[in-house]
Amino acid sequence: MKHSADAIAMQDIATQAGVSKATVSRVLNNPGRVSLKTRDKVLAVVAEMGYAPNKIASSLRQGRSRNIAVMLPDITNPYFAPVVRSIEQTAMQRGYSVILNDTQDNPALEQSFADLLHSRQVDGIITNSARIPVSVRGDALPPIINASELCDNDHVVKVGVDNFAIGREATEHLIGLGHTHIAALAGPARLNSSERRLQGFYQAMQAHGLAVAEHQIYYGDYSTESGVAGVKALMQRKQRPTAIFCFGDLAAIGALHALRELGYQVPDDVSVVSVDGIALGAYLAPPLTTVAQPLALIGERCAQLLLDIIEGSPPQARTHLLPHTLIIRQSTAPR
Amino acid sequence: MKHSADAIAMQDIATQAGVSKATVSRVLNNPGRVSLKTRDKVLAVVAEMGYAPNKIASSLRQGRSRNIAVMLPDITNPYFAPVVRSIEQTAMQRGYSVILNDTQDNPALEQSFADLLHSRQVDGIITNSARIPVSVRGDALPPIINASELCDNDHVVKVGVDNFAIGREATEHLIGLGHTHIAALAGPARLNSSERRLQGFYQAMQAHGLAVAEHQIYYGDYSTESGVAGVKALMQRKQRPTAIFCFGDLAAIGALHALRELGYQVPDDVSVVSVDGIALGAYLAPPLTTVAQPLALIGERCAQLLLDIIEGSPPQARTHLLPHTLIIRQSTAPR
DNA sequence: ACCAATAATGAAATCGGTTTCCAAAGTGTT
DNA sequence: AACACTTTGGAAACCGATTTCATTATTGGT
Repeated sequence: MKHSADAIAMQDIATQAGVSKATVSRVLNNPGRVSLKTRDKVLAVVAEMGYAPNKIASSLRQGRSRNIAVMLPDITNPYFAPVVRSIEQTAMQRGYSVILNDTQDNPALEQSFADLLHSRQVDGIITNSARIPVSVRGDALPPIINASELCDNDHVVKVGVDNFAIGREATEHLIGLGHTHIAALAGPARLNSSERRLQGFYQAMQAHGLAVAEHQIYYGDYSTESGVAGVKALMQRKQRPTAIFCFGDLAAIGALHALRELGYQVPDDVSVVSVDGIALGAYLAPPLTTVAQPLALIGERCAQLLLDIIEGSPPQARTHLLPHTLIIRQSTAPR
Repeated sequence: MKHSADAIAMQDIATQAGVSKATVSRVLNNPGRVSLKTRDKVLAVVAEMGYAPNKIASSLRQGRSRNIAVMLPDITNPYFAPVVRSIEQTAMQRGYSVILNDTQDNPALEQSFADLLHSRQVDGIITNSARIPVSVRGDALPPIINASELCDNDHVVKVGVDNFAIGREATEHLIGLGHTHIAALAGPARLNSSERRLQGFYQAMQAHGLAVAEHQIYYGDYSTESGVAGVKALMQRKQRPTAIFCFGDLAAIGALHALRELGYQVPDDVSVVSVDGIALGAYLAPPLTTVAQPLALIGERCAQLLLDIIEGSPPQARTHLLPHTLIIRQSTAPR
């Protein structure tokens, strides 16, 4: 007697329907090549027995897993949630699943995750870190999309925003409001995103004849805690700023909190502008003025590009910059 | 001439090392059963050629994918980020990868994701929804952990918190502060978590001789927006509450925002207590008093239990309730 | 009604590992 | 030196699909 605990396989369907495995496979993947009569017969048996093809076997034969990996430094940052959701939606629509990896910004973890690619567990990777963890063999780069935090490898396809313009526009918003003492609560100096925003900041300041001294810059790490620490540092330096440009919404949340604790009113005493456009920004006290990134669009674009590469139609363009928007709410006010 | 574009396979290693595939496989998975000499030889070749076994092939033969799926209704809710991170960490430590699925609370998506299990793409599922999407065949339930939002299937292993106690303790905190007009900004009535918290709320109120009228309850959906809407509704009913018990931090953020807009001071005019303990709570204005759930612990426990089940050691206990903590910050004050 | 062209199907090879089964080699005991 | 027992390693089966190749059935044209 047969042990019914075993999952049913394609052969069982074939036997039951009186056809061969090959035909069952064709019915499922290439219905056009099978006569209507046998097709109906097979489909009936499939439905009746509740059969679903073993995707692992299919992957092995076809040489691709139909999985992609998403690497990010910290899933706890609200910035990533909409991006990931959008990646996952797009991937699912195109028949792929998403494997998630929070690397905690740890190079070792990033490397171990790249092994997923090497071991054929995923067909491609979307990484939100500037450390591209795969060695380039010759000129054949494996399918990788570099998002958010862009690396300087010219061969890698990148999706992101124009951080220089963002830095400039945020700063100009403050300058337009009459501020002249503006501090920057930056991200890690080694990160491209922070560096570019800082350059935009400098450029805007200089364009308006405003000097920038080193003590106006605080280098944090985009975290809420660093926002708190940054404000505490910046506000006790001589020449207190009347406006602070935070390089991320999470840091801005910390900044708002610290300013409140120190007894400053936002925006009356100090204006705060930031970058990212996380949903919560609208509900802060005061609602946050921020340069919003098109998070869902970034995720979708990443997924589309990656799947295009995987499926053999690499994009013409290397770098894809998506539009940002300054959202003016109540954390900034005229000086 | 051989096309070097093909990935190297185990046979290549075997040939190069002068042994058989079987031996290479043993070296990699069962080193004890191979002599030191050949082991070293094989490992040297593996390292030299940069070989990594094809995990798909391995999965096929072994009948398990070493992937697990995490289903959640909305990855955008900060509640889930620490849970997911913790699941992923634990899974990785035990050699599994995590496939993520944001179902947007859509039953169809939840079902299609359950197909991952059926098609052997994952070995188990952690679902944060009360809709268990797999039909129970006989008494052999597939590996599923039900977290956060608990279903009423007695056979499913569940990980969560004691929502009744949470509801009671949050309410008692308010009562202890002298409040008597307390409103509840609940979640969807159909959700077990909301229902239990509401029961706890009623129980605490009754225990202190406080009547609860229907107009003191607002049924939202745990979202920020519903927090806003809830406050607007509750505050214009006769007998305005002096305290609001929000059933989730996200809703509380909306509530805080709406109260501010309506001109109420928190906690002077209205106290707000909520549930979840997301990291941001500490940085709100005012910092949020909340009953914190052990998010990382929940994630870890889910993963451990699921992997235990998958690997053949199902837990004795069906339901795993983890400890919550009332964190008193500044959104609640004596009446 | 016959032949060529086309459609429909099946048998078997294949993807790349793991595992079973067996043979060969080594070890130890008396 | 003979025998039992343990290590070590290889050949081949196997996991469950897809795909190639060959064969058989249909169809259409004249």
